Amino acid sequence: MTSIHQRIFDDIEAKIMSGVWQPGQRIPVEHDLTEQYNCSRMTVSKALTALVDRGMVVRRRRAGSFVAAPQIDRTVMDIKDIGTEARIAGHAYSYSILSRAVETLAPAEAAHIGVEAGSEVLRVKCLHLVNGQPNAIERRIIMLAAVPNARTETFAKKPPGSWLLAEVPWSEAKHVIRAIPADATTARLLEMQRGEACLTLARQTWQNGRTVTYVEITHPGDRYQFAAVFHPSTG
Amino acid sequence: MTSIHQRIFDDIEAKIMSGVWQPGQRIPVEHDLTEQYNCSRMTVSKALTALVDRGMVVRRRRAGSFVAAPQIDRTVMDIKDIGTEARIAGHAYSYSILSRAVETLAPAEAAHIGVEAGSEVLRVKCLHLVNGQPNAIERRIIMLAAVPNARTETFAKKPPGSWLLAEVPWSEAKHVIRAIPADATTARLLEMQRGEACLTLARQTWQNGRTVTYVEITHPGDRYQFAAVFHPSTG
DNA sequence: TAGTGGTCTAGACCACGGG
DNA sequence: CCGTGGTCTAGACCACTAT
Repeated sequence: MTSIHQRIFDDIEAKIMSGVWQPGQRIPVEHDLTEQYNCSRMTVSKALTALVDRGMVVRRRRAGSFVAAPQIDRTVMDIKDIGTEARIAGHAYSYSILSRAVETLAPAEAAHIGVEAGSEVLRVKCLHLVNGQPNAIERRIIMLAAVPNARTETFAKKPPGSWLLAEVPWSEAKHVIRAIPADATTARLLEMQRGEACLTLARQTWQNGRTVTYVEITHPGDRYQFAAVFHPSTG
Repeated sequence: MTSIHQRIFDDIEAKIMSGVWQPGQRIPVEHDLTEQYNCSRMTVSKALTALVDRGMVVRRRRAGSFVAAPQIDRTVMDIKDIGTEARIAGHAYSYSILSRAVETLAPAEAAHIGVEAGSEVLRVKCLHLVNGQPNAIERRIIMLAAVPNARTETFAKKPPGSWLLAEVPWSEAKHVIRAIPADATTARLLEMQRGEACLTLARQTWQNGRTVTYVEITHPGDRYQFAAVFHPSTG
């Protein structure tokens, strides 16, 4: 049994995420939603408030409520990679695909990212370079059930990250940041010494509760940092 | 004019952040809060729900509501230290002050954090332990012009991070995360080998454009990670 | 000025789970 | 069992602002 406010939330989220409701489009006023769901205004309000908290909806008195989510996100993260951003501006960025294969997911890895073992995935490994210098190794898994178009995508022109952003809307992402020593392969690819510190970002992205992609991006620790600006939470 | 649910939220948040209410401690039941604030249960519920969303409170049917936030400095951030959160639950957390001194800031350091050279600061160095194992080194600068009360604070009972949270409201914070090799001092204090990977969080906090504090927290790379959940940004 | 969201009430019934 | 939170109602008044 799911609650009414949850159903309203889910319905509206789905409409926004699927693109049926475009950014800037007006959402039915609270009174209409109370009739549509046969519930009180407080219940509608609770769902809309949650959508505002997620940044998917904007509400304005006298004007109404509107879809706030941008369609293509400039950066999938609130944490921005300012190091690379700065370097890419006016400098040479390039990348190359190291490997690309359709696989079925082994149990251990499936458990790690919380999907069914044996799921069909596309596994991609890339090297990113800035000014000719290795900047990051990208190891990515794309769930083919969630992104069938990936099966025939070569990523010859567009990196998997950018391609996915345009292909699949996402509703949630989790990031884990770690400092780890470079293993032999990583050290060779990133032109560093084995055991040196690497900064690794692991990101898992969901769409409506279904995993879309899991990626680990490993940077040389001495050439990289993450930065983020926060403001106090409002309540 | 601030709303009732906002006042309740603020009051409870302050009690938790200041350490007056310790993690695991029970919060007054909703009925008591309705009497205390002379409002309806829905209003109390709204405030508590917001606190749950922020991860500061846990609610359990029949049992009550409890303070969920761990005491360590990870507060103030949307980035949560899940590694430490897990360990702190039911385990021993402690810290010790390694040094504490009032200084005038050298030009290089002043420039780095964007304040006037020669500013009077309190410099504090702490070691944080979880289960008796070193978990983090905290190197902190507190601007005495912004926080005069810090001059006489010993931090004997409360770590500087928690103390500052209760003392000074903040309006903006910037975080930078890096992976760096452990130097000799860091390696000794954190019981790791020199050169091993450390995860370092640098945080600068402002109040109305004026720097309040700058802190670098260094963790052992193999015992620590940051995690964060994001939703699509609003553009 | 009128329509919209922001907030609040004083109840109610239910689900859960600790004692 | 029964206290607790989870949810919901059918109103109400107010604040804001587009028109």
